[in-house]
Amino acid sequence: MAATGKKRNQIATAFGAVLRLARTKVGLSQEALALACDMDRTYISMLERGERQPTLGTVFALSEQLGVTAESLVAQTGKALH
Amino acid sequence: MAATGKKRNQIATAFGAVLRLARTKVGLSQEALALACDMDRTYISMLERGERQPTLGTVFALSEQLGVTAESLVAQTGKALH
DNA sequence: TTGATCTACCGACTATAGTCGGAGACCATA
DNA sequence: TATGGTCTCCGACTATAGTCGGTAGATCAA
Repeated sequence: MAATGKKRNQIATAFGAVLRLARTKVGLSQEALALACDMDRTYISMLERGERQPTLGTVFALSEQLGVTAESLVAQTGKALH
Repeated sequence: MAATGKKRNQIATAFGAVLRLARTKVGLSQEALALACDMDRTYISMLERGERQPTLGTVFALSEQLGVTAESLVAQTGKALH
């Protein structure tokens, strides 16, 4: 297995928290963000609850609509890890 | 569809170039990097050729073995985009 | 109450990330 | 000639990202 189970969940939940913070900060609902990113509303919910791990393209798409850079989302996620 | 085809390929090929540069800079073969990251050798090849898009966990795993931060890989990828 | 908004959760999907074994090409050094 | 190292490409898989339609709980306001 590539990214082993445990660490993977850590990353997913860390990113979920970062995403939720960034989204609420900019005042978008999950559904509004999903619409803006051309994603499904349930998927945003899954991401924020750490049940899915985004691909790189998803991170870029989200960051664009949230008015932040992709690397800032990743940096915040990385900080939350250790 | 979430990340639509065209932009997706751009991101994948941009990341591939960044990955290859970072890997050769640190003097690892694709196979050695794959082994260190617990991934498949063919998958590293696919990533570098832009045929696959990594998940966030994969970016973190790769960056760790390459001795760089995940956000630096993402930042370089983002720069190569526009 | 009723209605609107937001979110969590649910199957059951479809698309793609990621694995695995092998084949072939190129380039060194011997 | 080879033998080793590196990489590309190939099916054919398995695991998971991401979609879709619906239900339900909570909150707030009319």
